[in-house]
Amino acid sequence: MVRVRFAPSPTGYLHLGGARTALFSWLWARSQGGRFVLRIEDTDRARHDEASAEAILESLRWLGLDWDEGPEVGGDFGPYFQSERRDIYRLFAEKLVARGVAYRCYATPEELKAARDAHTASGSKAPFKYPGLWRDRTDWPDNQPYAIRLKVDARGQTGWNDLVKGRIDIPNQTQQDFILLRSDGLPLYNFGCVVDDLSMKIDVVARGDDHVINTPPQLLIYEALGQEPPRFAHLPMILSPNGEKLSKRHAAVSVLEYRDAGYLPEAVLNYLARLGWSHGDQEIFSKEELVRLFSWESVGTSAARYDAKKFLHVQATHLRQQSPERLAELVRDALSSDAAIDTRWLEDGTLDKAIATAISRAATVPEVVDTIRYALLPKPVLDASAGAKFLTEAACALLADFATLLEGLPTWESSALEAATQDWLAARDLSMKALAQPARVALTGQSKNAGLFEILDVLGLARSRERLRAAGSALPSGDEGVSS
RNA sequence: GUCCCCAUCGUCUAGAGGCCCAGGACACCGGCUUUUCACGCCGGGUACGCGGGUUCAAAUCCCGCUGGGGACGCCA
Repeated sequence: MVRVRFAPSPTGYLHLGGARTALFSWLWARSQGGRFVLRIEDTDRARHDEASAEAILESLRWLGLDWDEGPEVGGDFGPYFQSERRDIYRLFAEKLVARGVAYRCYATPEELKAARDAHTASGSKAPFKYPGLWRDRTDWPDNQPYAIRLKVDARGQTGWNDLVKGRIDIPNQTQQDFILLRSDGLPLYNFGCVVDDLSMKIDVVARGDDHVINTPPQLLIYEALGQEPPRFAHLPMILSPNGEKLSKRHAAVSVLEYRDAGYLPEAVLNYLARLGWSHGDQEIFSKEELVRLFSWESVGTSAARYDAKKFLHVQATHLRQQSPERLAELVRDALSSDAAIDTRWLEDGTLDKAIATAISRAATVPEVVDTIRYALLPKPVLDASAGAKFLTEAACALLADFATLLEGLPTWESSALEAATQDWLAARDLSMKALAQPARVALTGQSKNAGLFEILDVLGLARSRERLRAAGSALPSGDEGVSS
């Protein structure tokens, strides 16, 4: 059974790049009927905190990337926090020392810094490498802290067949006797990673491109341990719109920000999947399709740039594909903290009708709320400039007459209502335009919204009449808080 | 500086030697629809970085160059 892991370090929120790595890993596990393992890499205590770990779990939960083993759910290969696995790392490291492929290094960070500085001062162009101070020594001092380093043979090269990039070989000359275990007993990234992947029986490791350089040292560790390495999949980076490393300056990078902005998790998944992965000309995918169609072969090799407009388009498309029930649920949730609305309109069908009219002009849930809110308030919030432009004295008089027409109609059925209105307009030699805009503003407070007859249908006769007549008397208003 | 990765429209990409004087999507520009704004529909422009090979044939294979990105920690 395939075992794939996602191993974030809790240094902050889960960003887009991490989310995509998690997604691809999850997709592979699910498509293979395998296990998706979540491990928290929190060995660098200085930079880590609980809140970050929780934010990452929350992000994954929201995205629907459920894990079979890891924090909260446990599993047979725990613990799933590196900070709780110190004994395991120590054990592996000492085993390597005993076997003679790794050694204790008593050099202090200060000594090493001095050596590094000297190297820099010498003007040498070669990168600094640990000079092998303790490589062959066994005169270990008592009670001194020591790090454990791997003995690396500088000859030859180390390589692997990457699942997305193909064959990669890196000369061992570029390696050095790197540290496995720090003097404080905590493992360095490469070592902790290998020990955990090994003891958690992971067989596919997917991670960002920036880890390509970590792979040779890890391979060397597997070799020293006498173990088979897993397969690696290095995903190209997600860059900012101008090609730099994606950061907060360029976009919302935390997935939770998209949740809060009213994006749908499936839309985030879809957009992320299409950044670097493709399936012919198809752009829109459900989560199930992604699982069915995903493969490493169709993951691209070059970096992709983040494009907010395309993301929004994908989001809008997914929003429009939601069932009326789900949509209503999402809108209700968004409305739950809105004290101004009259909850009676939530239950009598008004909400559902209103949502149906809003869906073509909204890309996110908050945008749906913006366009239908008029129908849930006792009276509309008037947009000042729309009011000034359309609610002229003449227009208000017309609206009052229109209200009278509506009151006299035998039916509230939209097509009949429209026919009657057309006749009424024709008799006065007026265009639809002359009525629609003032009416829209009177009814919704906004100059941009659904079609007039849709709005009338949403509001019903009583509320429509009231608003049309109020336009003449109470306006221009502003006491509700004028939005522009 | 050293090592590694990458290279098709503005952006995401399709393309695994002839189907490609390069297809789709977003964006952009026109138009239609029209009661505003959208949605929708129709149409348009724009790309294989450069130079060498290999081949009857190259966006596709090879080499070089250029350009971009990444990594060079007792960080992850």
